[in-house]
Amino acid sequence: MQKLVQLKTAAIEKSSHLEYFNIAVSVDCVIFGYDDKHLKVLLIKSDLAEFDGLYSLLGDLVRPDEDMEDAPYRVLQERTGLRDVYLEQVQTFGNIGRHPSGRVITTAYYSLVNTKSHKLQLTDNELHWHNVDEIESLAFDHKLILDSCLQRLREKVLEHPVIFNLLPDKFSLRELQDLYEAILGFELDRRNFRKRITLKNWLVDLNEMEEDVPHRPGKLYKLKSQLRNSGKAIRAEKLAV
Amino acid sequence: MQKLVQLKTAAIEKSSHLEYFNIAVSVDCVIFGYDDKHLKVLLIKSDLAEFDGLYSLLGDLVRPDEDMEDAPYRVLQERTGLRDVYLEQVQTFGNIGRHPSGRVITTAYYSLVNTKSHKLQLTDNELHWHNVDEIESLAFDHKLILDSCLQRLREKVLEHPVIFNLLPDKFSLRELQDLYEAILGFELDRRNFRKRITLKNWLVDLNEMEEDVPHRPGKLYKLKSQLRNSGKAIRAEKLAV
DNA sequence: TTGGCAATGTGTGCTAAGTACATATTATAA
DNA sequence: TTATAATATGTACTTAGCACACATTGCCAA
Repeated sequence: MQKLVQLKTAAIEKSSHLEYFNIAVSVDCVIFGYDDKHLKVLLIKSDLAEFDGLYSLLGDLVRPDEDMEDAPYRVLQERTGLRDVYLEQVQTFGNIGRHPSGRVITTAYYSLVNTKSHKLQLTDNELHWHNVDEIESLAFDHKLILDSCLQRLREKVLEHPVIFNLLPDKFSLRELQDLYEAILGFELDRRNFRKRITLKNWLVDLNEMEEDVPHRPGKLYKLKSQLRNSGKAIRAEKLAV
Repeated sequence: MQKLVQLKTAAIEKSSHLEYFNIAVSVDCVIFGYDDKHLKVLLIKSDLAEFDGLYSLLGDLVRPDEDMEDAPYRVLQERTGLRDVYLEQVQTFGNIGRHPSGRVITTAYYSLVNTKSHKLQLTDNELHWHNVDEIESLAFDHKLILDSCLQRLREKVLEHPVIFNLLPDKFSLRELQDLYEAILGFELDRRNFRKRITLKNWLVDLNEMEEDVPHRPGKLYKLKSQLRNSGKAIRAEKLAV
């Protein structure tokens, strides 16, 4: 970055950014949800002719007056109405030809949201939840981005209590295990799963039982309050209207 | 990224990138080396008045005609002459005020190089190796970038055979342990260390002994050849002159 | 009302890895 | 020749992971 001083000065002197500011910067959000025992991702129909019929992730250009980390929060708020979300930066993609309209580098974030949240207002009817395990191709390099975010989520979820952002406040161990299986893509032994979760000491027994289930109800748990919001939208207040 | 089409078109129509292409894109390299039982990082003296006397990482703007992943390889080759290096993308930093001369987002990579390599030609005499554990502040947000890369390296090194990029081809277990300790920042038990390394099955016993050491010589090992270059500069050939 | 079913809930033993720790061996140097 | 400082190796304990079996509870249909 030593060269930037001269470069920037030169650019300004010419009153043109053409030479040194010709790469656009965007963020793309892999918004994960969970429903019906499937890991979901929120996608929008691409409006580019090149990608006719394909879906793409939600993203936007980073604004000149916002920190890059704020951009994905803004995208989420604009598209879903959600403010209090878990977000994690994963990787930046910057191949020359990755966007057909020009040079765009993009930073990928994944987000975990509760699809049942009453706040969730999908502002665009081209916006839909898709089963992650059924997605074969996406517009741009978004399949690659999705895969890298899913891989990161799989690594994260084993050691950190982030998965609870996908669940309602109260849940049974069976629901939690179903969610782990949906994310990891394989089945877990129920007894060993319960032992591992107990060992992590993440949960509080609510002394309540499931209701309206067609079988023996299970106990309900919640995440320990001091573990909530771990890594979560500290920046939410920045978006206050 | 749906909006980009319109935005880009508008920008082009106005024959000006001022509005939408006003963020510069750079890469910064945390180049790690190892010498004298210390983890080192290659720094250059900042030439900005704001950061008088401070050092900074090596970086450069991403060129319009190069993939972003190629930029850190180019920086390394230009500055050190090295081509065959281990590089890993870590994180992208994009706060508004992070660069005093203007809006620049930067993607951080760390690199592992053998400081003893005969190829290493430091092209600039303001370029020096610094002990990582003695660095208290750097120009820009580079201390933050250094810390995040060091943390990533510490996580990586426990499970993946990347550390050998910092060592000569032949090394003793003591040298390897010293290096682990320099990276991790704490001491390891020699017997347990040897057991863990043996268990990983990364090494080949060369049936050679250390020479010119002022004590009983240890056996020499090398990394198994099929583990060499793991994650390493596949792109090296792209830089061929 | 009763018995089968399907799910919840718990325990045990094996294996592998991690950790704390002790002693023998070898080359150097005084 | 002997002291020293490093290499080299082994053992017991603890912990986590994994395979696996049985008892309990509530629903529902006969």
